[in-house]
Amino acid sequence: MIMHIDMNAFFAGVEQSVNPALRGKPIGVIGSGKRTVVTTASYEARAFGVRTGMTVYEAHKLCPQIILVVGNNQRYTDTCTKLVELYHSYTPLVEVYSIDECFLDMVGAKKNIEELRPVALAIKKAIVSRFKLTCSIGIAPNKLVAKLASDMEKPDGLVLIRPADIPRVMERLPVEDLCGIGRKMREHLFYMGITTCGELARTPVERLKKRFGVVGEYLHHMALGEDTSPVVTVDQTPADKSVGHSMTIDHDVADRDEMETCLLQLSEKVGRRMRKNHFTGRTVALTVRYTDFTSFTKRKSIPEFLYNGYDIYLVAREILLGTDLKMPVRLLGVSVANLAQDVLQLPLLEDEQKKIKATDALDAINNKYGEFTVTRARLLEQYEHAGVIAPSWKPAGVKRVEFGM
DNA sequence: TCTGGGGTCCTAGGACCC
DNA sequence: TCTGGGGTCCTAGGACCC
Repeated sequence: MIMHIDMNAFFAGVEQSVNPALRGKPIGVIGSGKRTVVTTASYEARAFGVRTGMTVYEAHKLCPQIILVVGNNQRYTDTCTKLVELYHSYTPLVEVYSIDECFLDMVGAKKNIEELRPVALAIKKAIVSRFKLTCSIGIAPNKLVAKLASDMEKPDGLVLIRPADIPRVMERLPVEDLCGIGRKMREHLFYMGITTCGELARTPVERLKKRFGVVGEYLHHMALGEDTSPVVTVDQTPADKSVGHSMTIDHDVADRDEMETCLLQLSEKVGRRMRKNHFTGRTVALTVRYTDFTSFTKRKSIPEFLYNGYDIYLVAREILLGTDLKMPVRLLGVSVANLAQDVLQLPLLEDEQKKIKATDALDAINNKYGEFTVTRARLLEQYEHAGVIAPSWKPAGVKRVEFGM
């Protein structure tokens, strides 16, 4: 009794709903940087072949009249939060799978899965009237099949798959339509002569296990449309495992000094977000993407718990200093893992306590007057860049904060 | 006018400890 | 003479998701 709700062209839909002049027009939501891509194309733009991931140049070539709108993540997270509230009036069991997708466990709501159809129609109607947005809803006995069902009719779809329908639906379904099978897995399966779920289901499990290990077993069940994974509500969601930011720079960078400034800025953003969620972390990872798009990540763990942007930066810089770069870089990323929550409540050295107080004071100012209102002199020149980085997509209040250790 | 940003999970090898 | 077994932690890299 699972419902999967997938918002149609979510970011574009929100922009069209906020700005009536964009309704019915081909629009593309993009980032604010120079090297940006289309994040979401409205259905009007998709009719011209515009797709997610295309460059602005490509989108323009396919659709000269396309209106490009710089995305506003706050709007999308706010809308997501309100949508989740709406879903909660139907069931307490809501999983926020991504900013535009939710799973609803409707068990107990109705006796027969057929009875969920009018419920889904009511939800769709409520979303249209409150948000001027459409969605596709899939109803099925489990999450895997519900997600497949929501994908079958777009936009504004409603597909119900009964238990008895599953074998028929799976038989001819391409394997890559399953959530969890990407390009590489599809290629592997192709060379084994497997392209549909029907073929995958008939492949001996032993052969799959030999080839893919633990995943093999999983593949077999997926191919049969079997899935026992539960809907995970917000308070059951495990705490985050890493916090990071990355940035594609407007130009290719060979200058180490410029790279370091960029790392400092990314590190400050990471520290800010960690402190907001009461995280500290012990492992810093540096990601570098070269101009030829090859990339690598290097990590370094330290004994101390990091929460301060500058301290994170020092570790990231140390990694960079120990790295031979083969060519100029286009992207840099900093992330912190090995997270713990509320370690800072432990008794600390006096210097550490002073640092926490200073950091708290800076946070208070930046909370009140905006990010980077007070910052390091080195970052003043970079201020423009600060707005380029998208905030976390997670809707407000979704993240669970654990107190105590 | 070349190609975003934020994550999770898994594997595999090496260091180190008992 | 010829080198065990179990465990944790760390790092690198890849596949996948939105």
